[in-house]
Formats: sequence, C-alpha cells, structure tokens
Amino acid sequence: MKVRTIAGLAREGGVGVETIRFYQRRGLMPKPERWSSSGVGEGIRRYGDEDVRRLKFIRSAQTAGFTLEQIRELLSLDAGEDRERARALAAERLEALDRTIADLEQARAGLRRLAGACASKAAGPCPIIAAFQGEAA
Amino acid sequence: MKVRTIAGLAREGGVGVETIRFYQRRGLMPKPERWSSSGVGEGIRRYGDEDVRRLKFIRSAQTAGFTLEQIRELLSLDAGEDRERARALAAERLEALDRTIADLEQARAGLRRLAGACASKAAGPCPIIAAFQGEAA
DNA sequence: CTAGGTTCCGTACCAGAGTACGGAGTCAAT
DNA sequence: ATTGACTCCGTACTCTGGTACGGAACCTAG
Repeated sequence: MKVRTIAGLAREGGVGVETIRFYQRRGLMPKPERWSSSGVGEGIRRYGDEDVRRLKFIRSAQTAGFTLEQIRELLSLDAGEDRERARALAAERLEALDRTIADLEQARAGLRRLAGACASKAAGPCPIIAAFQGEAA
Repeated sequence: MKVRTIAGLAREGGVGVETIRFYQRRGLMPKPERWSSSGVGEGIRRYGDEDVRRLKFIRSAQTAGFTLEQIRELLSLDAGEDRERARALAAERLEALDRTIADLEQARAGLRRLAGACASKAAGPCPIIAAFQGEAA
C-alpha cells in the first residue's frame, strides 16, 4: 500500500492539486489525518491506493455525465445497502446518456455535411448554416 | 416572409426571450432595426425567417459541442469565402466529437455494469466504485 | 385614452467546475 | 540551520451559458 502526498495523488489521478482540494471541500474526497513522521508538528496528509481508485471513479463518473453532487451521493452509497437508489441513479443517467449519444451522432452527421460542403473546390460562399439545416434538432 | 416579435422568435427557436437577447449581446444574433407601425416612437424589432434559421443553427452547433464564441465565428464565416477556416473548425470539432462519443460509449458500458451489479438481488454492499473500475479512463 | 401585456436596456445574479493567491506551516537535503 | 519545495487553508476570482430584475418605452384591445 503505497502512500502519496497530495501532489502524487494528483499526478496519478490526472488532475491538479487544487482540484483535489476542491473535491475535499465538496465532500467527494476525504481529508486523511495529518501525520507527522518526525513527530514534531501537525504533519501533512498522506493518501493511499483507495484514494486513487476513488479519484479515478470521480473522473469516470464525470465522463458519464453525473454532476459532482450526484457523484458525492454515489460515493456515499458505495458499499451501502441502498441498491434501489443506486440503480435508480444509474438507470436515469443511462437514459440521458443514450439520448446524448444519439444527439451527438446527429451532430456528427451535420458536421460531416458541413465539412463536405466547404471542402468542395467550387469557389464561392460556403453555406455553413444551410449545411446544418438537414433536420438537426 | 413571416415577421415575428422577439417572443415569437423565441417560441419558434425553442429558447427564452432572454436567451435571444443574450445572443444579441454576444454578436450571435443581429439586432434588427426597430420599426414602428404607427410611425410614432422608435418601435420594436421585428424578426424574419432568416433569424429563425440562424437561431436553429446556433442550437445545433451547440449540440455539436461548439462554444458560443466558435459559433459566432462560424456565423461570420457563413456565406464568406474562407472555406479553409470553416473546414478547419469543422474538422477539429469532428475529431473531438468522435473522441467524446467514444468516451461516452465507454461510460455507458461502465454504467451498465453498475446497474447490473446493483440489480442482482444478492443482499449486501453494492460496489459502485468497483463497477466502474473496469478500464474506464 | 387608458390598462395590460410586451419590448428594450442595462445591470446584476446564478450554477457548475474549477483555478489562483497569499501567508503560514512542514519536510528533505545540504 | 537554512534554503527551497511542497502542503494547508481560507478566500477570491475565472469561465461558460444563461436567468432575473426594474424601469421606461411601446403597442393593442376595450
């Protein structure tokens, strides 16, 4: 069980130090005890593998479109008994995610049309607005 | 060529009146001349079909992930001669869009795992964090 | 011609997700 | 023992994309 300082955790998690501190304030990441090796002052906080997993989970969940607040709830649910709630959150997000992916695929089609229209060597105006007008909601 | 007041434009574009005013300030939507029917005061602004198309384009481009600033540029490019620039913007966005869609599909897989894990009737903790740990970047 | 609903405008505020700053404390190496 | 890097902490600021507010002007119906 490797221990790290906040900068190490940040590096492994692919985020900035300030971001971790921000997550701590929001209750997404714990503030481990300060621990002084030399037994003198209050020491600094040390982070373990569990924290790395937690941090990576936050980033993944964010990609899935959860807000930090929802992620906070998911984390509090983790290892808890409320499967009902966890399932509900997942199902809801899954639906929204499907819609988003569909929208993005539509957008991609429009963008391809646009790129195609503006690629043709024919000089003259490049009808950007029109290119997207092919039923993009 | 139907004319509308700002509220009509908002309705047809599926946005709020304040949003249109916001786009005007940002240079995304034009501020048509005020035009008074009774010839008395300064009158109010009237919007045509072109404005509706423009507004719908903005919403589509937004779905495609362009920022308002980029959309402003696209609009200024529309019907212009700079195909090079238009194509570059489209190509860049297309790449980012492909990455985003791929990420989202990954996220969907993780989410399905999560939903599945928390659905099984087996009582006990629901390993939310672990469910996502299946190689989600 | 007056009442009410809209429009116009500037300015202010909001939420989400950070990012930056400044000063004090701590740690490791020289 | 001191220097330089890193940590801790609170507070403040940033950016994006809107929303809301309040007063004056305008327009339409009764």
